Amino acid sequence: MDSDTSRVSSRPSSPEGDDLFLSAVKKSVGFSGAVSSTQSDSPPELRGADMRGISSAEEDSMALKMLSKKDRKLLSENELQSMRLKINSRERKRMHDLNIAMDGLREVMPYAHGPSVRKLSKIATLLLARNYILMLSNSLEEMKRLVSEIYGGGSGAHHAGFHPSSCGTLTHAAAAPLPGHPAAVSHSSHPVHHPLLPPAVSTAASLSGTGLSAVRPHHGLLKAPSAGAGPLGAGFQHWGAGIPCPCSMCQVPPSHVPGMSAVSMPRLTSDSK
DNA sequence: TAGGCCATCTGGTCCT
DNA sequence: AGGACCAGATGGCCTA
Repeated sequence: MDSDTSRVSSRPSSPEGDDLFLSAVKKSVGFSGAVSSTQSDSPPELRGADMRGISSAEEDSMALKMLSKKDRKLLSENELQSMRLKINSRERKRMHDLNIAMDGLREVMPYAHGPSVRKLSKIATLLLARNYILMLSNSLEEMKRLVSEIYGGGSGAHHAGFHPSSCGTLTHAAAAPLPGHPAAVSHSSHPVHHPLLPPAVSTAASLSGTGLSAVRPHHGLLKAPSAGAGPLGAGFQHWGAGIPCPCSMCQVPPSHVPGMSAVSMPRLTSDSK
């Protein structure tokens, strides 16, 4: 479920109940643990301000400001508290659902899974998913193009060696690489590369300039990088054994699709705290 | 120990 | 009015 809990065992995977209970206990008993000690006895609305180093006198005035006269009349402290708990609970649930969706996304990513492999971070998951989609789109386009070349126009040449499911016969084994295909440029040796990050993106040069270098799986995304075959682990050695290579992965994204850059993902560059 | 990643709380905004 | 969504702040855990 919440895979984060596998890494951080102290965090309950479903804190709905426990955390609510703990929160209530903290408030009623006066919890003075890791959380700011004043949080326990301050109205929920004050905690944010308190955490930012505002005095108790200012807290009071701020609390009065924050609540309209109507609110102050209608809502008792307990009601405000329970409302806060309710809102917090909803927010937790929302974030948990988001994490579940993120885990679902990780599951379908062609990335090395397993206990010895560190889980992809959220940002890495999103970036890889994006490039995975681009790669699949490219594959589809290439497949369409090849099919049209073979069965459509041209000299009607019979392509006896065409096996749609086989990448090798499709392009790699071709005597002359298709124009524009990476094989025509530098694909002969088939270097281990990131199947999800287009070459233009996966290069250190293009990433480091955008502040995305930390996203590259090279950067310690694996618990045991040396254990895998290549910098990306076993799952990334050219799609692993037995998995045909969809050649389009070697291609750069279509020109109309903006590459990973500070422009396409502006917030990523400012992610660092 | 610093930095990365994350969960949680919180207040604000928008939508139904 | 209530809920969803978002972003900032904070603190905990983990790793290099």
